[in-house]
Amino acid sequence: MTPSEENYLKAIYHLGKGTGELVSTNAIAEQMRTKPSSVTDMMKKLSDKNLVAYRRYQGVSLTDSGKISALSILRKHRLWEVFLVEKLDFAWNEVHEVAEQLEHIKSEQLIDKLDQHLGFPKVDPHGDPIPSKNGEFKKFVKKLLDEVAVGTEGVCIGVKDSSVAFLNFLDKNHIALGDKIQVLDKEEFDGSLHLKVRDRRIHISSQIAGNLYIEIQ
Amino acid sequence: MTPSEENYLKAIYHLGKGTGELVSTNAIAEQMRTKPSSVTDMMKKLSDKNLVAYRRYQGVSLTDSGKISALSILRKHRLWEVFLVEKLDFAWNEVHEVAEQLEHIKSEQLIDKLDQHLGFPKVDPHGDPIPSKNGEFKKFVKKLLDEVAVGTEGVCIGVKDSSVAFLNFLDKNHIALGDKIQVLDKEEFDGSLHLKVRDRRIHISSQIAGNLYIEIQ
DNA sequence: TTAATTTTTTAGAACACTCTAAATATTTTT
DNA sequence: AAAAATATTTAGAGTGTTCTAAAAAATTAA
Repeated sequence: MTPSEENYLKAIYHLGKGTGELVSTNAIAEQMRTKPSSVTDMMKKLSDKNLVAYRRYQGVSLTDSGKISALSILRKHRLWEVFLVEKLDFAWNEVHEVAEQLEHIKSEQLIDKLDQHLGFPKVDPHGDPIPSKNGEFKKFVKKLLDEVAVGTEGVCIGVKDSSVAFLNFLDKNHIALGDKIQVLDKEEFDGSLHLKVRDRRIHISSQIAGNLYIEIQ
Repeated sequence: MTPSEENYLKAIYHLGKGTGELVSTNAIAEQMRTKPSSVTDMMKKLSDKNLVAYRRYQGVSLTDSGKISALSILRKHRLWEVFLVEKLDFAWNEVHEVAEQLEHIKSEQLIDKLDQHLGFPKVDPHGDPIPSKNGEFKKFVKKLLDEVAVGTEGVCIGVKDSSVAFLNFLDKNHIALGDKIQVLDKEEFDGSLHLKVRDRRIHISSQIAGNLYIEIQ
């Protein structure tokens, strides 16, 4: 499979939200910053290889084997992201571009050994789940803090737009990946939140709340 | 620069032994398992980019900027090899193919951070030197044990053909990368060698001696 | 030094991927 | 339901890399 084919599968997986719903040619073209006609060409190719179900003018969805391939690429991408952040000290917002390249390296042994080296992580630095070798992963509920009701408990699993300034803020307030967080109260006039982070109580603005993901349950 | 262009530069560097001597079209084709006509095409392209000096029917050599590029690729290849062996527990003989892919990843930051993560190694697992960021590296004398005179001292820096059986042998005899080795005596009738490895004396066959590299001085 | 052999290049085609422009199908509006 | 707008596909072309077959240059042998 070529890197280009892999990128198309990934795009279809994301646009179909992993549920296998039909994805339009234009949507794929936009996501991949390419032209609709190029998408059509590639869909024919992927259809010949039985990786997508394609009917002209109707859109495409991943076949079972297409979904397995997409999840395998996602697994590689996210494992490399963990590596870059945990072992090479990249910041959360710097890893995507490099991981886009690394995910196309072809070696099953490499990924298995990388997985082991990283201690079989379950989520990447953005809090997204890492599929297992056989394409399974926990479908947990991932929400931004400003989307949940008062009283909700969860674990900090990632950020949305990770600027350096924001990461510094988290550092200064001792909020880290894996911390248990509960929403204690919400100020109506500005949407700011009172949280319990592990044992401490802190107060964060709505902008901050709109950038922090927690996993519920 | 495309992966293909990078591979050609690497091949020319190796065939020219790093000294800039002229390399023939056929030699490149053989090394790269491609056809001479493909090589000619690529030489024109690389020549246009000022990476090689090319005169029809005469062969090619790397220009200064071609040499810088080649050394940069070599640096990446060898750093990745160190990573695979030291961090992911690959065997010496398993790393080449994967490193061939990894060396084409484009990110200066990645290589800098990898270098740091590995502790700025000077040689790869095969004992070959790793060029610095600016393309400099130690030109030490690297010889097989069966090529040196009795009395020669050196440091174990690698193996030639690294089979699992051979690596096991080294393990069992406590011979490792970086060990100081001296050739004490040579048996004429079978070419076997008496060595001092660190403090111990051991006796190895000529087959073993023909597979172990030491760095002299 | 001419002839034979080898090496290298050119010409032309194939494959993968992408694009533009034009044609066709679908959806929305009236 | 016809017209207009939008979405999608087809046709044809361009780029990068590779190949085969034939031509040209260089080298070796007679």
